[in-house]
Amino acid sequence: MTAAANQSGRRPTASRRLERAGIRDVAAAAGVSITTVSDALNGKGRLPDETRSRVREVAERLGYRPSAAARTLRTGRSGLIGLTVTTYGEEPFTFTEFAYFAEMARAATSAALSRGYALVVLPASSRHDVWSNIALDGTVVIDPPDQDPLVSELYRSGVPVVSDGKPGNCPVTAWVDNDHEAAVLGILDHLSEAGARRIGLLTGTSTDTYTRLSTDAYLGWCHRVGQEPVYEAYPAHDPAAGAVAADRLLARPDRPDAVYGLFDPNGTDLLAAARRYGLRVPDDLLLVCCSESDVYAGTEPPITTLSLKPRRIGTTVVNLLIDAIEGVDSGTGADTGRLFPPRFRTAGTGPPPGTLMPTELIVRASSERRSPRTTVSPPRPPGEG
Amino acid sequence: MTAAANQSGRRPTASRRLERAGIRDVAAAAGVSITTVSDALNGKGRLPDETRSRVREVAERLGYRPSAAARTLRTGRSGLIGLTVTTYGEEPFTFTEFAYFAEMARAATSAALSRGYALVVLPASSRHDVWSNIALDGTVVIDPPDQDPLVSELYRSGVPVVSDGKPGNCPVTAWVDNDHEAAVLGILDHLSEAGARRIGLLTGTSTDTYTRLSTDAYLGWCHRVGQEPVYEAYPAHDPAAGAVAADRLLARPDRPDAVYGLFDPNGTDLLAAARRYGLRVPDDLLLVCCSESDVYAGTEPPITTLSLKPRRIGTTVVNLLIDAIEGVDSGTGADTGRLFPPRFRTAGTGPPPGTLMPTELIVRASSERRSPRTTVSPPRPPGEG
DNA sequence: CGGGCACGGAGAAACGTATCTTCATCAATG
DNA sequence: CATTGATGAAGATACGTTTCTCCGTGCCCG
Repeated sequence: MTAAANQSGRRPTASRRLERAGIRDVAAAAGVSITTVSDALNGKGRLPDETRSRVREVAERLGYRPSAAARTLRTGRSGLIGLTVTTYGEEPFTFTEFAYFAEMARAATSAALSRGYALVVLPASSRHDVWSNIALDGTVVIDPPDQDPLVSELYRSGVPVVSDGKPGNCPVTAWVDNDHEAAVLGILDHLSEAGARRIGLLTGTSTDTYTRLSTDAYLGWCHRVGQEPVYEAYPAHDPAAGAVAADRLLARPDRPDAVYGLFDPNGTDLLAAARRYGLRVPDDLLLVCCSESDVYAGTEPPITTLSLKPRRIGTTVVNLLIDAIEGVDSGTGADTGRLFPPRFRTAGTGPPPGTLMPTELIVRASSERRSPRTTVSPPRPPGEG
Repeated sequence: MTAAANQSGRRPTASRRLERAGIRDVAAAAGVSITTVSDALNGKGRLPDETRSRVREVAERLGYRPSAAARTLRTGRSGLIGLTVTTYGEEPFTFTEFAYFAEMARAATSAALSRGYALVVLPASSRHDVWSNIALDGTVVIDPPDQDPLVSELYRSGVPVVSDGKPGNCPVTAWVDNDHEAAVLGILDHLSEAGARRIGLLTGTSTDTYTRLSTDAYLGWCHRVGQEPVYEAYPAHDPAAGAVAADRLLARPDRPDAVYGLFDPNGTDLLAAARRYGLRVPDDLLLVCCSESDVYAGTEPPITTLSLKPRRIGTTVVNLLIDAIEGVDSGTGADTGRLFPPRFRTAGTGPPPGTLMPTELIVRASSERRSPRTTVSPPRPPGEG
C-alpha cells in the first residue's frame, strides 16, 4: 500500500508542514485508492458499508475537507448563485434602502441555502473582474433594464438567468413578477369605492417594468373611467425628490382627493405634505402606497399599503433558478447533452416561462372613509374578527 | 504551431460544439503558447506590448472568460469572503430583522466589492455541506458566541476570521467592536443630567458580548452611583417577548423614570407601554434605545437613539479581513511562507488585535426634559440655528 | 465445465489555469 | 572570439477532485 501511496501521490518536497490533508492523504492512511475514498465520501460507487465507514472515519480523523475549488473545476458546479441588483447612480447599491429588496434578498438567501446553494450579492455595476472571478451556477436579476448587456452576456455564456420583474428585452431562462396591472386596478377600484373622485398617482421616471406597468395600468384606468390623469413622476432612487414630488402633487390646482404612491417612502412623504396643506387623512385625502414596511401600521393614521410579497417572490425566483441549474425541465427533455445534466436549453422555443404572483392589499384607516375614529381599540363589528 | 496546439491541447472528442473558449483556444488562435496568453492577460511575464495587445484582442474576439474555478484551484484564492451570522432558533436567519445587520451587511458588501472581493452570506447553522462546498478566502463573523466551534474550525483551517463584536473565547485574526461600555455610561450620564433619578434597563437574556458588556456597564454604574438596578431581560430574537418585557418594566412597583433599551424595537414597545400606563414621554419617562432605524425621528415624541454606526463597522471589518488575506501584516513578517503571500500567521503571539469604535448618541425629544413642547415648528432660539 | 455476473476496487484521464524552468536568439562587452 | 545578459516565448507540472474504464475474483447456472 505504500507503493500505491507513492505512485498516486508523489510528493516532491519532503513533507509540507502544516498543509491541509487532501484526498490522497486519506487514501494513503486508509490503505485504499483515491477512487475509493471519493466514492465512500460521496455515497457513490459500489462499496461495502464497512469500507465506507472506515474511510469516513479516517477522513474525519485527519480533518479532511474536500477542496471546493477542485470539485467545482471538476464537476462544473460551484453551488453559488448570484443576486444581481441594478444600481442607480454612484452609490454602491441602494439595495436595503427599500424594504422590498431586503426582504426579497433574505428570502432568496434562505431558499438558496435550504437547497444547498449559497447566494452572493453582485451589483451589476461591479468591476468586471469581480464578475469573472466567480464561478456562478446561475443568477437572479432584479428588475433588469431593457437590453441589459450583463444579462445578455450571462445568457450567452449558458448561465441560467431568472429575473424578478418581467424582463423587457433581455433573454432570460424564466421570470417572476407580480401582477402589477391587477394590483393597480384593484387599488383604484378600492379608492373609488371609498369615495374618491379624482385619484392621483405618484410614480417614477425610470423605465423599469414595475414603474411602466403600474403607470400604464393607471393611465388605462383613467381613460376607461373618464378621469383626467393626475400624476407626478420623480427619480425613484432619490428620497429627497420623492418628498418634493409628493408636495407638488398636492399643490396642483387639480388636486386629487386620493393618491396612490408607487414607492415605499411615498406614504410618509404624502402624509407630511397633506399636513402641510391642512388636509386630513382620510377625510380630505385617501392614501395608499406600495410598501413592505410595517411602520405604516403605526402612523397617524395608519396607511393602507400594497405588499408585493417579496418573500414569496424571492423564494420562487431562487427555486426556479435552481430547477434550471439542476435540469429540472418542465418542457421537452429530448436531446439534452450527455456530459452533464442539462445546464440550460439554449435552443428554447417561444418566450421564456413567466409567473405572475398576486399582491396583497393591506387596508388601513388611510383609505377608508367609513372608519369613524382612530382611537385606541375601537369596537370592532363582530363580522370582522 | 498546429503541432504545438495539438500537443498542449489534445481534444479526444472531435469538436465540442458550443463549449466556452478556454485559454488553449486563445493560444491556438493567436499562434502563441498558453503561457504567453496567461501572461498577456494577467499583465505578468516579459512580453512586448504588441504581443500583449494581440493576445488580448484574440481573447476578446473569442469571448474568452477565464475559469474562476481553475484559477481558484491554482492560486488558492477565490475572491470570496463569508459573512457569518449566528442564528437564533429555527428561522433561517433573523438578519435584516434588525437594521443593524442590514446596514452592516450592506457596508460590508460594498467594501468587499470595492476591493475586488464578493461577499456571501452564510448562517452559522447552515447545512455543513454548504460550508465546505465553498472556497472562502476569509470570513467575517458577527457576534460569535463563546467557544463557537465553527469559528474554531475555520481558524484551524488557516482561514482568516475577523469578528464584529469582541469574541469571547474564539481565536480570531482580528476583531472590531463598539465601545459598548462607554456608550452605556454616556447614556446613563445623559439621562441623569436630564433629571432621571432611577434608570431602568431593557436587556437580553443571551450571552453575546453586546448584551453582556452593556448590562455589566449598567450594573457597574448603578453600583457606583448607588442606585438599585431595575431591569428586565428577554430573549432578544423574540419580538413579542420584547413588548411584554417593556410592559413588565413599567409595571414594576419600583418603576423607573428613565429607560434605556438595548434593542431596536424597544423604543416603540416602551412608548406603547408608557401610553398604556398613562406616562408622558419625556415628562414622566425618559426614553433612549439602541437603534439604527430612522423611524424614531418620526415617532411622537421622537426618541433618542444610540447608533452603533454599522456601516463603519462593516467597512472596517471587511478591510481588516482583506488585509489579513492579502498578507498586509502590521507585525513582524520575518519567516513567512514562500509559496504565497502569507495567508495568516498561525503562531501569533498575544491576543488578536482589536479595534474599539465610538458610537453616536442621537439626542431627540424623548430624553430632554427641557424641550417645552412638541408642536410643529416651534420658535427656535437664534443661538441654535 | 465454461461463460457470465455481481462485487470490490484500482488506474488514469480530465477539469483550466498559473507559474517555475528552460531554451533559443541576439546584441553588447570583455 | 567567447561570455554574459536581456529578451521573448515555449514546456511541463501541479492544484485536488470526480468519474470513466477496466480488472481480478468468486460464484452461480446452464
